[in-house]
Amino acid sequence: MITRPIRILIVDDHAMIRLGLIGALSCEPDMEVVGQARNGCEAIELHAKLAPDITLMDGILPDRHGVEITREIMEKNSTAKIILVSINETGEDVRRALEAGASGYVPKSSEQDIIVEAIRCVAAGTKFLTPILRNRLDEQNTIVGLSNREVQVLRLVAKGKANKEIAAILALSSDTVKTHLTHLMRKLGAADRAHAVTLAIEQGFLRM
Amino acid sequence: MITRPIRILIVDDHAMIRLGLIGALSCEPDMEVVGQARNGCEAIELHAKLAPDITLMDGILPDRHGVEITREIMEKNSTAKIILVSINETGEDVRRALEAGASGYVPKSSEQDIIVEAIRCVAAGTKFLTPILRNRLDEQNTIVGLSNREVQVLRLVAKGKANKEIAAILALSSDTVKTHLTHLMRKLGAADRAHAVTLAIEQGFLRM
DNA sequence: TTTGCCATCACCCAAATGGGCGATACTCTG
DNA sequence: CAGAGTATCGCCCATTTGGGTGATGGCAAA
Repeated sequence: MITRPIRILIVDDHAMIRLGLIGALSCEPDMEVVGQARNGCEAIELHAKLAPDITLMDGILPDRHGVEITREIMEKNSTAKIILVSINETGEDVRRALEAGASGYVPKSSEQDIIVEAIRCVAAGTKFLTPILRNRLDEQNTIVGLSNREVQVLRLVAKGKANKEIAAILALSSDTVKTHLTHLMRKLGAADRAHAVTLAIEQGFLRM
Repeated sequence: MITRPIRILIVDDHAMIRLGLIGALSCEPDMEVVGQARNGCEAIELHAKLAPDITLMDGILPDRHGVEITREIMEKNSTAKIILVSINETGEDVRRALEAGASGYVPKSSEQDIIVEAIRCVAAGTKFLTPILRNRLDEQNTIVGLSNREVQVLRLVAKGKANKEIAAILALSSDTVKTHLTHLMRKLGAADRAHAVTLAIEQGFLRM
């Protein structure tokens, strides 16, 4: 039985990672790397031109986030199959990726056989997450859950804005800002706004 | 004229990076990868056993930081030549690496020819930094300069400690803590303690 | 030696912060 | 429909924060 190889597009700005992925896949006779992109623009362009079966997408690209690129590609081509390969491994990151339409998520720390497994899974039509990420995602949905407004406020706090300034920027009363802050600090288990920033960065809420 | 190949040890916990580096070096006939380590322990052990000419060391390893491993290897063998290959690219990171005895520092985002160039340079006995890192290092020493005490205070601020608590922990008067905070915020250009945390994390003062 | 930086502490004071309690209104889900 | 979560605002109040100024002693470089 002859099967066509799985055609793969690699998106990553790090030359070393691209080489590593190519190396990892070169052992698999049924997989073929058909293209490489080093930023979001190239990724969108090449995806349209090559129509790969699978796209391996880095989480952080020079121009935009991998998740945004994923969303944009999925909007244009809802049958695309994209696997995020990212350094970030928090439940929040995974949630965002899946919400944007990714079919899989593997940490960059994975061994090559995990990548290969993920590609086979996704090519076959199944979503793929490593067990650890699956757990993080579950915790994510129950334990941590900042509302949009709370994240907005937190971002401004991280930039050193005072409550009054935040109120002005978001067109709110500063009492409301205080309420949001009280809530988000409680949710994060933070002692004060500085601690909230630390925890939020650790947990991946604040992308720079 | 026959020259012996440059014997290289690769230290990185990411399988993909190891593969990428091997791929990058496989094109160079005068370089030979003689070993791979995936954590600090293995690195120290393998370095002693193999005595490589060059060690490519990841900045972040599962057990300890690459910089610490570098320091430990250099203490045992002051002729070792270690090149840090790290995601972190701030002047502060580079400063720490060189201070620990590293002979070079290249960002993980480098193209393969940069790595190869770095290896040749260092093997020939010259220190190697990419021009951008060289600049960052220079700025580092002039512009940003938190004192030890200030960094200590900042670390505790990031953990959500109030001035009074910090004073207790460091055995100081809380007025002194306030003074340190005033100074470090001025140096960082921060509006308040939360902003200081953001800036410090961005600039690599706060390693987790 | 003078100058600068660090570390330490003190006092004053206005402004910001954080907690608690309560209230309204909207949306979504069971 | 009831309940939960979100978003909005208000008030009270103790505590914290941040800025300013000033002072001492140590240490290192110019």
